[in-house]
Amino acid sequence: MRNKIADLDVFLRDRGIKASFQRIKIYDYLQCSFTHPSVSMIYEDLHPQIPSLSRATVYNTLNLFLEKKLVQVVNTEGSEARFDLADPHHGHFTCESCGTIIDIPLDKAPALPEGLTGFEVFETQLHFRGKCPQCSSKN
Amino acid sequence: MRNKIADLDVFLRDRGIKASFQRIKIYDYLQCSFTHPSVSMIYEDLHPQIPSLSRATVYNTLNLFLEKKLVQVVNTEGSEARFDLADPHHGHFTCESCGTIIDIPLDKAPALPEGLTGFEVFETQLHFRGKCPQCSSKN
DNA sequence: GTATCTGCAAAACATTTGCAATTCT
DNA sequence: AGAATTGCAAATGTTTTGCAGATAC
Repeated sequence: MRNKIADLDVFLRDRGIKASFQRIKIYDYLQCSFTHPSVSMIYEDLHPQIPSLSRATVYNTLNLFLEKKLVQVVNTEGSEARFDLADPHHGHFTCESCGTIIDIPLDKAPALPEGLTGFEVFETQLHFRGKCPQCSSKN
Repeated sequence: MRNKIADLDVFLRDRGIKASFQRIKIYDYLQCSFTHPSVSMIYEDLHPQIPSLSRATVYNTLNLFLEKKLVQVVNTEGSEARFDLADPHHGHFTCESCGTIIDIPLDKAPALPEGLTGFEVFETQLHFRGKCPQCSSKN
């Protein structure tokens, strides 16, 4: 990686998104975090670095990314939406005890069953809920 | 079916839920509707029949059903949660154009990939997003 | 110079909670 | 009577919007 900022700039522009400083930082945050963050988590973490940042900008940016299919809403338990980069080759597991959201690698993206015709699929999501290994062994 | 109300009464009690009139009506509504309704849809439709019904009761009842794993949150697009009876043998398809949520029958419930150990899975959800056959053919 | 994006504050919604009244056993 | 459930109204929390100022092209 030569210059992360410049690369993200190109990446976003290629997808029809004007690459402002805030947008680059938010995309970069999603790429580097493994927590499937909520708007609040993103705002709280980025605000110290970018004191002028507002929550509205985080909301607007994520909505733009959603529209352009760069990100997905992963989980909505607990009333706050949680986000992740769009990628059909992994699913998610939400632990009901500790609330962690874990990436589940998939060999291949799940597909619609044979015989269903006429559907155009833009996005695929596989989600499990239960107890993660740590919480499961604690009982 | 002999007596739907009486049957639902037994069904709910078997699952540790005291079967009030409101709860039976809400469960029955979910069973009979194919729209994957939101709280508002349930409330608007049931309110004429049960004038005293309050939104809070619909929320409370759905939360109780969620806790007892009788229902699932299917979709959260547009900020309102949409509900369906829990059943791992079907997935969902949300049409981005018309907003309809369509049941997708599955031969078998999706499973965690081999090699992941220690997870307890209580709930599985497979979700597609795109254009349904009708909307797809209109462009 | 025009269009777009940001940040603030206010508005709009969705959901939860506290409490009194009601219902069920 | 005692326990649980309902309905209302108020509170909470999240997300969206309108608009003025700042930025980018």
